[in-house]
Amino acid sequence: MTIKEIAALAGTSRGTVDRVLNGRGNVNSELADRIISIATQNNYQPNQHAQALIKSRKHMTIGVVINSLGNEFFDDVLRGIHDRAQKYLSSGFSIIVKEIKGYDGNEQISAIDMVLEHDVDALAIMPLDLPEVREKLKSLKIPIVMFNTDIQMDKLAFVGCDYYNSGGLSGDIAKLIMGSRGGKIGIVIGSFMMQGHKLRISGFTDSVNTNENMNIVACVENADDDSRSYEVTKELISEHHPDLIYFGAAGVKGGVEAVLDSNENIQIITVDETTPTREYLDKGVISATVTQQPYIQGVLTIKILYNYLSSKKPPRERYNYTENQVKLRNSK
Amino acid sequence: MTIKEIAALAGTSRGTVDRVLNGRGNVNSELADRIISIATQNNYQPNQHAQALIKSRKHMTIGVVINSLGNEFFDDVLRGIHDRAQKYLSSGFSIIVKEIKGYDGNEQISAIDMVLEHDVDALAIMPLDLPEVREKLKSLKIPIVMFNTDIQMDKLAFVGCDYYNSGGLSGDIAKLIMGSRGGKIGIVIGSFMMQGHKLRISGFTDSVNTNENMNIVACVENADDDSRSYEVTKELISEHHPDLIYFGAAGVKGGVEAVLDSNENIQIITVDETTPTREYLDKGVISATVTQQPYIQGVLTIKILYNYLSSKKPPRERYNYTENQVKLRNSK
DNA sequence: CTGAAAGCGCTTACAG
DNA sequence: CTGAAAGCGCTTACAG
Repeated sequence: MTIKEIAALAGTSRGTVDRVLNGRGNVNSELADRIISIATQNNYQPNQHAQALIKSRKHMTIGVVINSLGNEFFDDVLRGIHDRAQKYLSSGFSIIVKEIKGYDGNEQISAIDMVLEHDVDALAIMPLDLPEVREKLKSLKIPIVMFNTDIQMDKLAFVGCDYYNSGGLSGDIAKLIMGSRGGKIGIVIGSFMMQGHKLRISGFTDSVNTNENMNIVACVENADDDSRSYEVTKELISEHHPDLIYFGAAGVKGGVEAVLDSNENIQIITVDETTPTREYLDKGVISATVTQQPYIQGVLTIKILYNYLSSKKPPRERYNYTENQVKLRNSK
Repeated sequence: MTIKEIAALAGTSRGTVDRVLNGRGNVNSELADRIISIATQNNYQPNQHAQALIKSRKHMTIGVVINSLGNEFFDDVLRGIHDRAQKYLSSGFSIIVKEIKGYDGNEQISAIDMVLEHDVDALAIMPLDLPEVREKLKSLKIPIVMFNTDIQMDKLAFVGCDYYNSGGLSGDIAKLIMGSRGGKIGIVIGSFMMQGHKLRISGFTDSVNTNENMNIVACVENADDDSRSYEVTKELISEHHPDLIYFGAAGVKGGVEAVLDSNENIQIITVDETTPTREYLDKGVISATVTQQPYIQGVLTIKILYNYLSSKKPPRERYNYTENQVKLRNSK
C-alpha cells in the first residue's frame, strides 16, 4: 500500500493524501476522513526509506561534549559515537565532538559554547552535577541526551550504566569467590560525591549482605587517581587485611599495585576494561571485572538523537541502561 | 557527494558511474579508473536510503529451517530472526520459517524441501551432521547460512557459539569458585558425538587444568534429555561425590534436580538461560550460567543473508561467533 | 482547499 | 561500451 494507491482509491492526489496523513491541515474534512479510513483499513505503513531519502536533503549536526581526555574508558564510547555518525554520513548528518579533560564546570560550559557555535541541532553530553552546568543546559533550546552520567533535569534521554546493578553484580562475584566461608571486604571508590559511585556501593553492599559471613570492613575514596589510589589501598590493607577488594571506579592500576606490593593474598574485583585491567585479568591478578558496554553507550546516544531529529519521535525509553557484564580471563 | 556529482566531475553519465562503482562491468578502463579515483578521493558513500528504496521493488524470501520445537533455547533465536525480518519488511522482504522437533535427518530434509517450494532466495539452517543432509545442502543453488550448528561444508557464513571458548569461560568460573583449594569436578554433556559439546569439554578442561588441585573425575552424557540427565547425574554424584558439576548442554533441569535430591553440597555451572536456569540462578541453586547471545544469532543470520541478497556482498567474516557471557543472579 | 510537477539519490531496462 | 529516461515512495514548493 502506497500513497499513490490511497490517492487513487480516494479519488484525489498524492499531495492531498500526504497533507492528511501528516497533519499538515487545510483539507476538506470529508475527504480527509475518507483518506484516513482507507489508510487504516489497508494498514498503510509509510516506506521508511523513501521518507529517509527526503530527509537527507536537510543537513543536521549533533554536538558532543565528552570528558574523555586522559581516560581510556572513553575510547570505546567515542568509537561508538563515530561509527554511528559514519553510518548516517550519507544522510546529510555530521557530528562535532569537543573532548575535555577533568571535571571542571567552567571548562564544560565553555565546551558547550564551543559546539553551539557550530549551530548544532542537538547536544550529547556527560554533564557535571553542578548548578552552573545545569543552568547552562536548561537555557538551551535544543534536545539533549545525557550519556554515562545522569543529572536530575529534563532531557530527551539518558544512556548509560545502571550503577546499582553494576555494584550488585560485583557483589555476586564476591559471593562466588568467598562462598559460604565469607571474609573481609574492602571497597575503593572514586568519590562519595559521585551519584554513580554511591549507587555502586549500595548495590554491592545489598548484594553482599545476603551472606552474613561477608563483612565490608572499609570503604575509601581514591578520587579516580592512580597515585591516590595506591596510597589509600595500601592504608586499607595494612589497617584491615581484607580478603577481597572491590574497585568500583577508576584508579585500578594504582590500587592493584598496592595489593601486589603488600604480598597479601587478596582477591580483586574491578569495573570496566582498560589496558591494565585486561592485563591483570590475563595474568590472574584480578578475578573479574564488570563492564558497562561503553561502545553501545556511544552508538545509542547518537542513534537516539538522529532518530529524534529526523522524525521528531522521542526514544521509546527515556532511561536506556546498557548491560553490566561479568568479564573473566576467557571473555572476549 | 552523489553519483550525479561524480558523473559531472568525470564527464560521464550516472549510469556509467553506477556500473563502475557496483562492478557491473563493461566500462572503458580509463574512464573506470577516473571514476574510482574521484569516488575514493571524495570519500563517496552511497546513500543507503536511496538504495533501500530501490531494493523494495524486488521481493525476496529467505527460508529458515530450525529444530526449535520443544527447546526453549530457540525462542530467543526465533525472536531475533523475526525482529530482523520485520525491520526489512517494507523493503519487499519476507521469511518462511519451518520449525521441526528433534534431530532426524529425513525430517530435516523434508523441511528443507518444504521451504524450497516457496521459491526462497536463500536458506538459513542449523544442519545436522549427517551425510544425507550434507548431500541435500550441497545440491542447492542458493546461498546458505548455518546458525548455531556448523558442519564442514562450503557456506556463505556460520553464525553461532564459539564452543571451545564457552567451555573455557565456564572453567574460569569453576576456578573462581574453587579458588586455590580446588576440588572434584563432574561434567554432564549432551553427546560426545556433537562437535560443539566435545569442544566445550576441551575448553573447560584446558581452562581448569591450569590449577592442579582441580580434578575432573567424570564426564557423562545425558542426550540433552531431562530424565536421562537426572539418572546420569544421580549416578555421577553417588559414585564420585563431586564438589562442582558443569552442565555443558541441555537437560539442566533434570540434572539440577538430581543434585538437589542428593542433599550434597555441590556447586553448579550451566550453559544458556531458559526459564528453569533463570529460576535456579535467582534461588542461588546454580552459581552461574554461560550464555551465547541467542537473540543476536537470529538477527545476524538474517542480516547477513539480507545484505548478501541485496548487494551481492559476502559478509566480512565467514565465521561469526557470538559472545559467550557469564550470567550471575544480578545479570539482566 | 486541491492538484500537477519536480526532486531526493540511486538502479534498471532500453536504445544506440 | 555509453547515455537518456523512467521509476522506487515520499515531500515540497508552486499555481490555481
